[in-house]
Amino acid sequence: MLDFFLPVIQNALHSAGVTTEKPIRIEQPSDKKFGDFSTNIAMLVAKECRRNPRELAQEIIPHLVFPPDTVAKIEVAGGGFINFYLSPLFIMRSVEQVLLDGDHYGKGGAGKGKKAVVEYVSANPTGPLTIGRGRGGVLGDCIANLLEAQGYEVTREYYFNDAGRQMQILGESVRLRYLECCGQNIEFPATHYQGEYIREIAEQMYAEHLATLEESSELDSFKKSAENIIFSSIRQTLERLDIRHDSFFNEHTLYTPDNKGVSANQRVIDALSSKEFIAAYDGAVWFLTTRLGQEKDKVLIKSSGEPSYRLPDIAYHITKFERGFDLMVNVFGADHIDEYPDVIEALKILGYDTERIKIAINQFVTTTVDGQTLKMSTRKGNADLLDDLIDDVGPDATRLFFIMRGKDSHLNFDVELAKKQSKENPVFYLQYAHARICSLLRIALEETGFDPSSCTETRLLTLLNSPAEVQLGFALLDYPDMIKTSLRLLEPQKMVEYLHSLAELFHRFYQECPILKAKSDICKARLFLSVATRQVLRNGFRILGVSAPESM
RNA sequence: GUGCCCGUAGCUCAAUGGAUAGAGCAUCAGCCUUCUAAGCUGAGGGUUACUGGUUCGAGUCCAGUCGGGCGCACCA
Repeated sequence: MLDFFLPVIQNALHSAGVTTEKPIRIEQPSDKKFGDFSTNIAMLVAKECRRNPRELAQEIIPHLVFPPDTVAKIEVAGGGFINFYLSPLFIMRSVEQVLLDGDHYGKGGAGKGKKAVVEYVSANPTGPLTIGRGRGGVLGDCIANLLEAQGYEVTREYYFNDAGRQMQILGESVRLRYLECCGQNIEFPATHYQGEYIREIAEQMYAEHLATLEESSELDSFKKSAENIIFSSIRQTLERLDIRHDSFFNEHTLYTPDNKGVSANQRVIDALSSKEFIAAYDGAVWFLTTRLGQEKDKVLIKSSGEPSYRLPDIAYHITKFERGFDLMVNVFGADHIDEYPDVIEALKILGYDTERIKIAINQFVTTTVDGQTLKMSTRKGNADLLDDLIDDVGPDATRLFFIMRGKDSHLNFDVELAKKQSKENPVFYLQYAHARICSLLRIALEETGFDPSSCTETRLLTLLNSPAEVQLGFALLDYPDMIKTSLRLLEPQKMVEYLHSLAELFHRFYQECPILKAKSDICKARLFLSVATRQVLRNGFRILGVSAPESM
């Protein structure tokens, strides 16, 4: 719809003799009485033209030439807004496009021919997924869906490390629990993984091997078993939320030498070194970020000889460039906020186009149980496990609740609310609208034989002109722009809000306009409007990863 | 101490620099002989934490103050 207005306004400014560098902005006024669309361009340019903005707006209006029967009224309001009112006929005629495009309605071509990678979850296999990871997982998955809707070829990637110190500790933790199973009395260190799942893995190993591993001091079998079991549990949890990655990138591959005997990590050191951003002192190898105005240099290779996480991180991002991605989205939690600036700086120094990298950081999650707020990070035991939350409220509520707040807001997950099978629960409000339409169409088929797939009289939509009908139709036309906005902001929350308002408009239409009891043509027209609404709800639900129940 | 995020109705949250700051929940008042009342209509509720600044115009941008969260390792 925005594409519809922009050229007309550009032409009008040109033929009215107004020249400006300022971008033309078209917005939807919050209040319908200010029109369906509005532009503030007259106010923006008034100053540089030394003109009264209202007068200028009046002069521009005669130059605004729209196709016939599209814009019903144009007027100047407020301090110089130009407000546009679409004709109901135009709106309802446009709704036909929803029916024609079906599952593809709303998709755009902005990413056509482009490759994108979305990196999300990326938890190391040291334990089951927590609720906090869940938020990032759903956010990343929705962003990937949005990219696909814009035509990008999307790779969903999970970056992990199964070699570092944390995995070492994991292996030891399992071994100690295993020794307990063998009957030894162990003092379990506080630095090790305390979770009950460690004990379960140890018990499983004991069941397989009995005490045969008791004398051996090697950790590998403990590490490997733990990794396998934990990784498969992570993937199972993600699958419950319909999150599936295409690619699991093991950090360790960045350590292994290529056929010239040089690892990806080493290539980063060499490249940065040739730019004079590397120095060795205090037994370590440093990235000279003080040269960029930072307070301290950052360690790339520890005095132990092992790389710190920063080095493979840089090398990893280089692989994304080498793999030809046009767009790289990283999703992670607020605790990793300091992780990316150094990586970006290093990539810039090495000449990579860092504009292609987008970062989506989500704030933390707290849960409210029985009206009491619990902070996840301080919580021990099971309550912060993502699996338990899914058990409790189901996958649809889990997904929707994670994205119904802006990613920059701390999320307060009200478990009681998410469980409620009632109107207080926003999940049900949305899904109910869909189920209600399905039910309506079932009855329509039975009673009148109306079948949207075979009925071709979509032109009848133009018979509809009551406010409830036109507003619903207008909202349906908004959907493609909503996808673009959500993607630009990396904020699926916008989609949730949009779908909520769409559901609300449908309920109002349903309430005010009798459908099956209307005379034949009107009845068909209203059924088509309902079908179009169901289509947009479905398409939107698919992007959010929420199911579209046919009955409730 | 310092970097990032946040502070908006009783609660949870919206508001690409725009017009009278909006939803949901909760509260109150209405609407089912009629296609799902898991719905709809209406009412009340605000010094947008505070103080300055920028401009035609600030919840939004800038500076400072206060409050909350997350980081600030040769952990990832």
